[in-house]
Amino acid sequence: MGHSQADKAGSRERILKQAAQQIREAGLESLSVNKLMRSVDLTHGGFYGHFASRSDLLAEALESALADSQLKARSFGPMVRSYLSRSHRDSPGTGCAIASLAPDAARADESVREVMDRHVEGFVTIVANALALHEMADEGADDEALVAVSAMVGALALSRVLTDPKRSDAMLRAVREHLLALDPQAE
Amino acid sequence: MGHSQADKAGSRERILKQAAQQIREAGLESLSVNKLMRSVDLTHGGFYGHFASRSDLLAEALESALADSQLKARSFGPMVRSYLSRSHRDSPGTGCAIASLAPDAARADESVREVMDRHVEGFVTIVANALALHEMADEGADDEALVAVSAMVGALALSRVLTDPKRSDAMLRAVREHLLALDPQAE
DNA sequence: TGTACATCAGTGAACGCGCGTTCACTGATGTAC
DNA sequence: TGTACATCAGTGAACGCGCGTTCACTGATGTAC
Repeated sequence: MGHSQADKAGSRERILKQAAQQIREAGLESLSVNKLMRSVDLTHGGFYGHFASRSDLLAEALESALADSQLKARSFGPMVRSYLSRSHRDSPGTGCAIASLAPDAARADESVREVMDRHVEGFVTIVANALALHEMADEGADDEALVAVSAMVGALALSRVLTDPKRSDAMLRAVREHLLALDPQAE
Repeated sequence: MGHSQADKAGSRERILKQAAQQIREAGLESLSVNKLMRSVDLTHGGFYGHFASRSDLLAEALESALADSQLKARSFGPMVRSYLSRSHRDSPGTGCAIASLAPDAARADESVREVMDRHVEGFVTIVANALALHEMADEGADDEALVAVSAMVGALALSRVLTDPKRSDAMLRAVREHLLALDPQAE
């Protein structure tokens, strides 16, 4: 097996990406160092060559999850449509970590919470910019962004709870339409 | 100590209420049977005289948490104001279990998810009724209720993540004002 | 009302298990000559 | 280019711990006479 220094960076990356997916699918608490290492074909002992502790890994994995689920800067309409889509709802492991992990982060330790805090603010800024591109004063754009982000995160999380596919779809559709109506320039 | 049959019902109730609070504060995964029993001044072995398993307790505790955080049927304005208040944000242990546990429930087993599903629908119905009291057709009321519930749940969860008190307050205020504007009859 | 006895709520030791973490080790990598 | 050696990525046994669950038990409750 690989023991080169180049391999090491690769291993770290694979561990981190797997962790980023697993926490979004199963929650922060459910992540097990043993299972995680097994899932990237390594033994558990090697973990501590890459991370100082499980707790450190969690903060880094959350950062990674939030970074790669960050929506590309886009205009408001496409952003809302893609966020509140069935495909996003059905793939939490690669989707927005705010929607899957906000409550987990709120009750986690300081370092994890700081990461989530920063990315929530980042998301609000992106949405505010998309809205400010046309029409609004900055102040109004921030308030509207807070509303849009709340509704998007809430709707996605709740759509994953609803068992009846029709109701789950209705949740996404109702919020999508409501938010699109906020932005007069939405196509 | 009490060994009467009357005491038993009381013990069960105390265990359940404690569990309902603990899961809202620390998440479903974090609940430990040992710690829970210790927190109600009983020994861990006695747990199985009241519940078949930890998993069974979780479903019952979630039901209990959702039931006692159920907002009284009220008109829309006061409901929104109390839901999106600082005091609600600052006491998750006695607050809405949807906001603290929706993602946890989405990845939990069938029985837990069913409980959450049912109460989300219940919440939507209550809000739809509050909105339908004045003005709207039922269809429109349901869609507006889906929007209001998403935004309330999302805003409460996110306000608990934001570290800066001003930003956390701004989150609550922006969504509160947006939702109150939806209902022309709000005082 | 008082005694004898069955019930059963709650106790606490014991179980097997998986956890996070440590550490002496192996053997491929990659450098020095 | 070929050999000798240091490095260090990854291995896997071992640690102490808390978990969910079981079970033989204790002793207060409450019933029968």
